[in-house]
Amino acid sequence: MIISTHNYKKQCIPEETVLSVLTAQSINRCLDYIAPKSGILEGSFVRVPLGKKIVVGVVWGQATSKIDPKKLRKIESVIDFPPLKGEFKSFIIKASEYTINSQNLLLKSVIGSKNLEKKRNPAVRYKANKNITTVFSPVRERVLKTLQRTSKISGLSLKDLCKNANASPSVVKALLDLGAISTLEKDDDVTYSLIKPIFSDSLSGDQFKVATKLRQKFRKGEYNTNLLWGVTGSGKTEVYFEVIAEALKSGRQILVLSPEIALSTVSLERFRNRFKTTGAEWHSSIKPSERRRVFHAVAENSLQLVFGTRSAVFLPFHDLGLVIVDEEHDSSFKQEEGMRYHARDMAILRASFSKSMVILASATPSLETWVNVTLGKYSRFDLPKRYGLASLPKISTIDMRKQSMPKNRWISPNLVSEIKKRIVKGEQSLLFLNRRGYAPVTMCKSCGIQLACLNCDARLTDHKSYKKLICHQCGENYELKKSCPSCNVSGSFISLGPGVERIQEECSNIFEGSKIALLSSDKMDVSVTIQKTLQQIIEGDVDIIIGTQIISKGYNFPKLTLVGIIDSDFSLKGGDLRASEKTFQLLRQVAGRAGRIETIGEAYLQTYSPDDPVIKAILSNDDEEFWRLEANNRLEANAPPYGRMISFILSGFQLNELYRFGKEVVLQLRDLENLGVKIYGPSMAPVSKIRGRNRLRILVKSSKAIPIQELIRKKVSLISTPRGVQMVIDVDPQSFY
DNA sequence: AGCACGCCGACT
DNA sequence: GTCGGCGTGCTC
Repeated sequence: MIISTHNYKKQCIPEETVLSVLTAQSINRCLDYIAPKSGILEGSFVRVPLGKKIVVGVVWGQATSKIDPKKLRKIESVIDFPPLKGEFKSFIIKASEYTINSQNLLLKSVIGSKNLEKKRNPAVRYKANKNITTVFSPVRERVLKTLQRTSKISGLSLKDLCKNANASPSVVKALLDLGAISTLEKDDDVTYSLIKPIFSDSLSGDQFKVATKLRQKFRKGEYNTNLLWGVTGSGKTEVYFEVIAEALKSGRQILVLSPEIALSTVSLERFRNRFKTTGAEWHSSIKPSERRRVFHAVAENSLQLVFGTRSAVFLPFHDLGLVIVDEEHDSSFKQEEGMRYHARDMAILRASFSKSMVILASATPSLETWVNVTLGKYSRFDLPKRYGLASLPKISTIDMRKQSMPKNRWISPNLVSEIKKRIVKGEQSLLFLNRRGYAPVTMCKSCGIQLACLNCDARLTDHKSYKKLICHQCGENYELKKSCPSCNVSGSFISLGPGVERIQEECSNIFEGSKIALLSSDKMDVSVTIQKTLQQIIEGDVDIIIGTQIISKGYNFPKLTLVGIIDSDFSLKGGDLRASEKTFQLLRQVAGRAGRIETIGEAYLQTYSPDDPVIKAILSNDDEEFWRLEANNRLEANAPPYGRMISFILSGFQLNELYRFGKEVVLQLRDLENLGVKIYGPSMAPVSKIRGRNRLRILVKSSKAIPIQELIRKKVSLISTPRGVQMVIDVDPQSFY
């Protein structure tokens, strides 16, 4: 499909005019250039001279500055790519205003490094020429025979030809020079196969009702955001698949955002089963050539659906009709490095400009979304019953104060006896602990020091599986020495506290002969290993599953009937404003794993504070009550989502210089206090050092009634950051690193 | 972000 | 005298 150019004349900017170009460089503004003689469309991707380099940019509009036209340079060339639509330009402008990232930086994340590169990637193919009469050497004959045997149209690549004919490339080269064979260039850009709108005929009553309403709403072709709320196993996916089918029918494009690659593959598999074909994927491990193909295909409207992680919100869809944000509450939608943005919020913003429907799917929505529903900004659709199952797992607490625990044991006797029952019955148990490695702290019992990273403000986690001490902040790994680096005493190290590896060790001691699987989100683990372990679990080849956060990501284990939360108090303490929300979501998600199919599962929460409201809300199954309570707390504290928070992270090597600069920034911001804005800091960031760089934080709290982003942007433009100092502004910070 | 310009200290 | 350290500021 090719973009219609019927209004080319109307939009076409006449030659020799001066226009404004947004480059993907770190210059926080547009630059003016002279249009080429052939004319140009607004939104066109162009190459322009900048200094002594040629850089990529987008025609943003008419010239803005009043520079002497004689000094202006000409647009070097127009890139063969559909011009960026006006709605996308509006999206970038609004996203820039909201996130306080420059438009240039946003454009940079749109075009990536090589996405705009020439569309076709011509591959050289070889074929035999006709009427060859000469007799060649045996090797040369083999090459010719091989080519004559294969398809006359497509030819063979050099690699395949050499392999099949058992010849070296030099033989092929010689035949080519003799004119016995010839080459042809073949387009490697295979078009995506058409996805047919297949509707399901096996929906439950609730599923059908919700799906029908959403489909009707979609047909209006308007922007709206909808929360699809369904407990684990209620069949949310099947419902939004119906809306996807509706969107396919309409011919508009679809974007499905998933929090993780692993989940994306699971969804992809389900999608394939349902629609008999698949859309494209977009995430960090997609290869550059495929990336380029997807990028071109979405803009040309020759690709109907993309499954992607957060960066996919920046794809230049030609006609985006539907955006699904699966597991909407998941914190990995928030980019916490470099350019900060929340993919869910960007998706909603994007949709509002392209008249698309947004579906936020979750069993445990974020408080932001819950509040937006109560404010009437989003509509809510509930899937109340578990599909094909009568009841939720039974959840109870284990009061750790009343358990007699031997030293270096973390699984309580009560939990142990429950696990034993499952092993006897051939069922699976899952133990959850959100701490990777063997032990979070390694201490020398002789001098008392705790081993810490040399670059960071973090203790080293002992990873027995790698025989290394790893810093979870920067990833640096260290050998575990025999003797203490501080006091030189040998063999004096003791491990404090549990990590999943230690729980695994404890399990193999207690449950002798049972099969134990460890699922850890360790960055050093290859996803292939995880896939293999998942397969073993599904096949029932595992008795006890031990896992970190990774297991709360929507896997379905049919034989699982027991979930034990090793430490349910982990984030109730500490200064994180979202601690109780996160704990609630996590426990709900994890507890939701148990007994997902036919057996009613049980979940046990090991806790030292069984009377905590969060724990009580989970036990009483009263989600609404929990959210009401939490929303009220936030309202009273004027905290997000009612108030606005913006954090500044300043980082640099020299601490005193950093402090001086931090104070300067605060001084600039100071008069915002007249508007009721509160400014905290500069103070050491919770993680005060990463990769040798010290980190300071300034926190700004404001009412949503004032345009705080605009005010801050103006202030920041007056500040110049010193050499070696980096300042990152994070609107709506999620974690407090 | 790059990259040039330019203003001070150490050298042929 | 000149080579080069890196601080400052511009790029249409």
